Amino acid sequence: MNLTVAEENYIKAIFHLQQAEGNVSTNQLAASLHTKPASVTDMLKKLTNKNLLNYKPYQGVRLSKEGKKQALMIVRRHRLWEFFLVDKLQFGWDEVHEVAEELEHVSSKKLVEKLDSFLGHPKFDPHGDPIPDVHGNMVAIRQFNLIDIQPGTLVEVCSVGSQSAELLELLRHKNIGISTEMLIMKKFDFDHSVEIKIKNSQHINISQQLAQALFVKLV
Amino acid sequence: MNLTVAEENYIKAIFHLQQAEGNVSTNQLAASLHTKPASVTDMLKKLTNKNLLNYKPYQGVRLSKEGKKQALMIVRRHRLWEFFLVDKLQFGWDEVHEVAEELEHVSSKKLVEKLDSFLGHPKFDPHGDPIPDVHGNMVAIRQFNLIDIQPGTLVEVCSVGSQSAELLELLRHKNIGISTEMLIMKKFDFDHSVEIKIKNSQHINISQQLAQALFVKLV
DNA sequence: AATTATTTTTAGACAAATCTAAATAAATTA
DNA sequence: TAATTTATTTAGATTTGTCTAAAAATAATT
Ligand SMILES: [Mn+2]
Ligand SMILES: [Mn+2]
Ligand SMILES: [Mn+2]
Ligand SMILES: [Mn+2]
Repeated sequence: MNLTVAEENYIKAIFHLQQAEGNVSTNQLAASLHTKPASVTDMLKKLTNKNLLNYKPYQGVRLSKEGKKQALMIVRRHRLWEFFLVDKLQFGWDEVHEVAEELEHVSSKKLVEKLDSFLGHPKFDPHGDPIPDVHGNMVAIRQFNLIDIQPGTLVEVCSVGSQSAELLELLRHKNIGISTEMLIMKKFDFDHSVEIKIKNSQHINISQQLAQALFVKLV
Repeated sequence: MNLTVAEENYIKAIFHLQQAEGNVSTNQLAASLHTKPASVTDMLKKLTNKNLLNYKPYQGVRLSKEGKKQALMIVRRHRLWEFFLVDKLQFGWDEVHEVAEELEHVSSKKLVEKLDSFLGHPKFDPHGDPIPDVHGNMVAIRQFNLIDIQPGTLVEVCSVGSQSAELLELLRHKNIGISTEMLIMKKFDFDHSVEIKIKNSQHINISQQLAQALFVKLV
């Protein structure tokens, strides 16, 4: 089961997109891979023939058992290399992604396992994301309550503390959703409100109640 | 000037084949790259258009100035990764070539320079071959074929003539490696074999074929 | 329910890198 | 020199991964 670089990039993208919600749509994939929907359809057929995913035309797609196994190994390589770049080569945590995007496709089993040993079997990559082990197992994601984050930290929303319509209304109004990236600017002692800066947007203020309802991971 | 993996492999192969002198032939290249002469001709035209080499139909090929520069950077990456694999990941020197063959194509400038620093700017790879520096310069050592050394001379192995698993297996069996010191004892005219004495070890006999695959420097 | 808009798939084309088979040039031998 | 062998190039196909434009299916509106 040898995969090309393109196939691996598709598998990994599907893996990440299907994490939260059900089937992954063609358009979602096209956007995520910076390609066109027609190209995605072609590749989905090819990966289906390789039994890496379950695909029904117009119904979107999910990884098969084998596909998920492959995805976990790609993610493992990606995150191990990110750890290496930051921990050994003194890269900044914000400069490693593109390089790891290439290194992840060097798939020598021996290389990956020896690298893992050399690094001391790290459990998290520089962004706080868990690194799957040889068997594809990873520890639950490192998630923090936004209220506990220190100013200057860049975070990404990964879940909310309730599903209440009131909370979701407020989040929509403030343009905050799952995977929104934000920089924590300042915390005010008076009312425990938090000033944040959403990526490509303005500074806004978040109440104590709202901050307590948001769970984030380090980016 | 962004090169594909295939283009880089061609450039590197031409670089190594033209070392001796003279133009590199289409057939030589096809053999070296395990491809067909027709494919080589196609690629030579393409690389000529990119001004990486000077090619006249039927006359063979040489790298241009720019081509040589590119080649030296590919060789630099290859050898730095080989050093990394042996020195940091505990690979055997006979297991690194294939992996380095892939890693050499990850061409982030920043990655290569930081890796070089991390490794302590090594001057030689695990096979005794010199590693070009950032500017493409590499130390020149006066290197002789063991078959040409006169009896009574003390030498040190500094590189091997091929990376084949068969050669490396034989060397391991005879306990010969890079930087092994040996005294040349006697040369036999009958089969051109050579008797040597490895430092702190016994006298052993080396076949003509093996002697021709070993490069040494005077100690 | 009918119309409109969106999403997805199909059809056809293209560039990269390879191959086989045939044609041509160069080198060798007679 | 002429014939033969070897090396190289051309011609035409194939695979992979991509694209645009058009058709078909699904979803959203009126
Ligand atoms: Mn990638
Ligand atoms: Mn990461
Ligand atoms: Mn290579
Ligand atoms: Mn080497």
